[in-house]
Amino acid sequence: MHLVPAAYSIIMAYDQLKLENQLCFPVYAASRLITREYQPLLEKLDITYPQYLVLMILWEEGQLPVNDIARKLILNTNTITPLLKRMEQQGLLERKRSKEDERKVMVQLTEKGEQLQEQAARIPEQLVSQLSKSDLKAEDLIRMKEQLNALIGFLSK
Amino acid sequence: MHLVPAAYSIIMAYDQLKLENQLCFPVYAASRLITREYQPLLEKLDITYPQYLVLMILWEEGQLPVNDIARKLILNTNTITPLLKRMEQQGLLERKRSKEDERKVMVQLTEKGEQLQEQAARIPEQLVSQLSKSDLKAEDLIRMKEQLNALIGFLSK
DNA sequence: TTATTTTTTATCGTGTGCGATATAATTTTT
DNA sequence: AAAAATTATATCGCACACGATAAAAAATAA
Repeated sequence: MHLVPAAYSIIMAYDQLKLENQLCFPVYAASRLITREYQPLLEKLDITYPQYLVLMILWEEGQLPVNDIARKLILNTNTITPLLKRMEQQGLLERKRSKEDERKVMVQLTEKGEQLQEQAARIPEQLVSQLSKSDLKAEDLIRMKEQLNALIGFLSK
Repeated sequence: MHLVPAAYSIIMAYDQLKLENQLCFPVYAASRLITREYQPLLEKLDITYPQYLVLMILWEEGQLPVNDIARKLILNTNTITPLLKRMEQQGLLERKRSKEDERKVMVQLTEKGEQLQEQAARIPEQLVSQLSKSDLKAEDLIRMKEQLNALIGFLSK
């Protein structure tokens, strides 16, 4: 005898097709809303959110091939390539083929790209201070971050 | 006397510019990975993830104006309009101007759109069964959903 | 050494996502 | 009722995001 009869199971299946019952939609919506929250801050630096992510990596790591940047952001290279080209146009970075391995294109910040770090330094805390106005507690957000990272670890292999 | 001297505060500010210290990147990355996880299941129905979200709303609510769909998905109408047009091209739904208020465009599923619900009914549980292979516990995911919804509530006004 | 496979990047096409703007219909104000 | 403001949708342009594919270089196998 089943604990979950077939008919009940089908009802449950249809019930899960309601938007409110899904985990995935909140992640999707939150992602867009967070990007939107960053935008006025990033606009002052004339960059977008994905470009800001690239900059964060380069500020931390220095010179890096395209592939490594894509892997760190869990993005495909066909997303990164035009993004990096736009950033090169803006004079934020340079792309050069590696001498050691000619398949690799090394990406390196220009002086202008380096200097943006100073202006960007206050962005994270501005976002944190925004969030502190909500009911969400810091420890909840930290736990959420860890769980999301666990989820990412599971889904990205 | 400050508990957090200025110099220390600046160091903290730069430290937060590391990718690993951010909450926002995990949300952004998880969103894309979840969409990627849906894709092979949705491909069989020949729809994308945002289109699936529209269908879920219409399955639940029936006829609805464009604006209400956009609001439920927290998307702008200029994103929804071409999306709905593509779905109309595929014969999943119909768009008709309302007689009562000619500004409104009512969206309604076709027979084909309605029938997709049956095929889609098993999608959520397939994703849940995928996730159950991870270390993440169901109660953690439920708490995460609630916290994300709280975050969305805060950011979407 | 030659052939095969893998790695790395780039190109192309489709589908979002959104700011800025336009247009028509409705509601509110005067 | 006429003017002004608001609402609902659409159009346009730009920037991702990714699957499919191509091309060149490097690593590996035969």
